[in-house]
Amino acid sequence: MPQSKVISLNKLKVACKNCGLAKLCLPLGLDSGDIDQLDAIVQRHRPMHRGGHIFQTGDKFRSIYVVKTGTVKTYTQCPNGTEQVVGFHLPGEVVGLDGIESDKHICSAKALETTAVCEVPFDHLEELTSTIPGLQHQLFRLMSREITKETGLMVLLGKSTAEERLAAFLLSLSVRFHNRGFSATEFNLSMSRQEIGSYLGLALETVSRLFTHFQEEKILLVDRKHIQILDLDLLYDLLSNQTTCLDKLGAPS
Amino acid sequence: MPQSKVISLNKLKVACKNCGLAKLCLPLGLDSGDIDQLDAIVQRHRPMHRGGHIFQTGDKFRSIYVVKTGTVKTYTQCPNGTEQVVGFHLPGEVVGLDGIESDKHICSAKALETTAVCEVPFDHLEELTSTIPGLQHQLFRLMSREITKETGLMVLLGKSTAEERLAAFLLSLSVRFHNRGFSATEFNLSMSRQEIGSYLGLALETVSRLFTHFQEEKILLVDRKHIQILDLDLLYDLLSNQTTCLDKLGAPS
DNA sequence: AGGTAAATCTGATCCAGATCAATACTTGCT
DNA sequence: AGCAAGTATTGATCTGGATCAGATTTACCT
Repeated sequence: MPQSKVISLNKLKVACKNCGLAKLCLPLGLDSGDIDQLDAIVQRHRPMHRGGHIFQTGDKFRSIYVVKTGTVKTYTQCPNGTEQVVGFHLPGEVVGLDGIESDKHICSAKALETTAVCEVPFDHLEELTSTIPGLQHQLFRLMSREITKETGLMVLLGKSTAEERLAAFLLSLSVRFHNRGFSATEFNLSMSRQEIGSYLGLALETVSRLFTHFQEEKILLVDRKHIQILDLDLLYDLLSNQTTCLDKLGAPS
Repeated sequence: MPQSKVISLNKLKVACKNCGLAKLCLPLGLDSGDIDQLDAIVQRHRPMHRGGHIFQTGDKFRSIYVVKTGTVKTYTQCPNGTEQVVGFHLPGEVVGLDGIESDKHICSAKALETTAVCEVPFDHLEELTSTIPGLQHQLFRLMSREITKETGLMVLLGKSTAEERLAAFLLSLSVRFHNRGFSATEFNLSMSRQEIGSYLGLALETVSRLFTHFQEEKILLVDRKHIQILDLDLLYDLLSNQTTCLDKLGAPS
């Protein structure tokens, strides 16, 4: 029974070398033969629905996951019940790298909309990286980017005002969408105000007010989850006395 | 002239296999022969004085550095002149991993006291990791820990009160000192109130007041930079309704 | 379609911690 | 030793954003 599913799924598979995200993902810089080897260990699953879990806190660490379509949020649960969002992950971005050290996942990863991921079993990946120097380097780069990204966010959370945080968040999304071939100025948010607030260390009411405020300032046009950036420069200006943390907020070059 | 220095320095060298930090550092899990190979690429420098830079923002990324003795702070400079501390690094901890992705350092690293570091040229390290699977894995683990650590700090900065932040900071230091064979309850801070505040997203006055407050509560005994934790349990209690982020704050197991 | 729960917006109030300010205390420099 | 500059403490005030509360809209379910 699972066998038949696998076969039908194979038709849905997009090989790494035909994947539009390859230049953002593990295959970056690899030659065709190496990509085939990587391709062979990647497990592609059927898309999961909104709310589905990729992994949960405490799960044994076996694989890392690359978002193929959709959006993933990573979060931790506080003892008092509230959740703390630690990241939003767009297509081409990797989740699960935090699990390597302790051999179990230290946060949960959940689909914010219909989402497909490529699962890369980590033990296989480690074997491959030993023989494919370019793959090893790319994995180091991805992990380094993760560190850089989080450092940028730390700086943002440590010092900045609510306005600066939301501006940085929107610009980060803008750049990341742009790098994926989407509009830099018009997109849909797949997360709630609550989740944005949690991620940015703000109350959801503050996020809501800021959207209204940005709209009054003619910086944005907000319709529910749909965002249109009317003036990118104004948004960048809001971050002008900020560390140049923008490029640290998740924009692959 | 530099040649003679190098020779005299050789006497000061501690080979990785004789280094007390080996179990926290890259050699963890390697056999004797592999450690020798690693040892051969490590560059050991004379200790640097307080204030000396290991690298600065924008420097080309060539090496990662392991703190051998002393303390290192990493920080970024904001356009308006203020600096933002992004980390404090004790012996056995690695700095510079953020530079891999963009091939240049995105923060600066400075000695907070007389400090010695082991420099590990990254291109050599990458070559070695290809042939020593255990070393590769350990490097992945170290990078993963870095990610975990920063995630924990993000959560702390996003949600917690000033009191919780300082408690988490002190406990993180306590655990890390303990893991290095020092007292878990009595140590010297090598950083200023200002720097602690910057790291925790607090004003230096707030940090100062909290030290006073903790002292009044009989949790701490503070004398300038010298800290004695009188009641570890009380300190842990302050974090009780916190994400279990403590183990994410830099405590190698 | 209609009903219920969830998400969002908006206003009013409050407070933790920033900022401003003044005074010690250290430490380094000549 | 003595001055200057950095560092820490403590107090007084102010404010950005949290929290509380309510109204409104939207999404989901059968």
